[in-house]
Amino acid sequence: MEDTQFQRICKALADPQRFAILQRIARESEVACMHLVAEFPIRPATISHHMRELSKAGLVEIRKEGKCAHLRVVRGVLAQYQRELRKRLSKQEL
Amino acid sequence: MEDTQFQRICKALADPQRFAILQRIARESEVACMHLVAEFPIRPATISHHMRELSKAGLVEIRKEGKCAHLRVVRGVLAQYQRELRKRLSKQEL
DNA sequence: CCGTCGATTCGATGGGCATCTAATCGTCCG
DNA sequence: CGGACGATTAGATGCCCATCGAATCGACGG
Repeated sequence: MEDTQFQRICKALADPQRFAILQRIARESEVACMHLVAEFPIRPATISHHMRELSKAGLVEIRKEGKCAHLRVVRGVLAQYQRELRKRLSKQEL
Repeated sequence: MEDTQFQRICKALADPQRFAILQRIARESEVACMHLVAEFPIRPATISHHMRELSKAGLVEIRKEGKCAHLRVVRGVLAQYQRELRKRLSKQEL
């Protein structure tokens, strides 16, 4: 895995509020952005910011449908991250 | 896993320099602190700071031997973190 | 008991980032 | 077309934290 993507994922997971949002998205196969805005005590602008970070990290995909945006967790990237973490912190790494 | 510890781990992994140090420690069963100071372009004060964060997160243990400190990765906590990550980001989480 | 050395602590500083408001964009509906 | 609504962007602000230098601590060797 690319070093920059790995770091983006680490940072994306590091903010509690952003992680909570990710966790919320992960509970269903898809979540509408407006639901997040309704459920979290955070302004739309900030939600949008977090979505961009999660998207840049590859952790979520954004599907636009008319006015609405729908978020979806990319489970493959999540699995890749965990593999990379194990790899980098294993004893036999060169 | 405690929520605070989970967040501490996430944050501890998020800083690239600190992760590099953790990765370095993970390569051997134990690393002397002065080795880290020698190998990384970072002042002792900053290394000490990172060690405190990694320690608070439970990711490393510090063994003092005379003047020297020896760092060791706590692999169990690492495994716990990965399990927790999977659990929190799985679809069937309540 | 003093000097040295590894490590820690303290206080200051600078940069990054989460958050906000306001403005803008894009889409839908009348 | 024009208003409404969801989303994004831009710019400002305040906080957290990585980093540093200097001071201190603790252990060891003369």
